[in-house]
Amino acid sequence: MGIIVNVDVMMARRKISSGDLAARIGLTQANLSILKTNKAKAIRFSTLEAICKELNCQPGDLLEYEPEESKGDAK
Amino acid sequence: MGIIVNVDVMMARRKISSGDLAARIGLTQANLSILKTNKAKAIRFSTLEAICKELNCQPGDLLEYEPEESKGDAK
DNA sequence: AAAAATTTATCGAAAAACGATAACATTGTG
DNA sequence: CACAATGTTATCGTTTTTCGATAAATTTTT
Repeated sequence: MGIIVNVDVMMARRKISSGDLAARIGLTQANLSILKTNKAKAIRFSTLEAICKELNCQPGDLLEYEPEESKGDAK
Repeated sequence: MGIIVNVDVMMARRKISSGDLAARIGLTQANLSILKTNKAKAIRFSTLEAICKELNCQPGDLLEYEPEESKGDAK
């Protein structure tokens, strides 16, 4: 639920490793990891732009909105 | 160039005013304005989520990556 | 002109990104 | 097993930025 970060998905598609991407966009692996694993609570546009540029994709490929599941959701 | 915020576009599509949207997502009009007019340099996922929820759309509808135009760009 | 809506601009506080660094877990290779 | 490569998690500190509150200025509508 909430905003889902799909950077890991796009990285898999592009066959690029965390270390590689981190180096290319000038982020530490540690901080990229936080992003990848949905731990970040915000993102700077400069970072979003760098990732889009490097992965050749759009913000919509990296971020997704998942509406809250209704309470009485069946299994 | 860079990351473009299209919140104003989606608001137009949904026929909702700044004051209305601001009130619904719990943001001040002033801060929503900063977002709308591309003045923000980052965004909290909580805010992005609230907008997506209220406008019933995806982050990709609100954020766009515009690659830098090549230097020798013709008029 | 008047009213309403929007944008712009400060100020301050709270939150968060991000760098640097280190510890730890995984996985693969000889 | 030892070793290296990769990725995750966690702290600490600095810098940045959001966002609220507020008010002024601007634009739009009636």
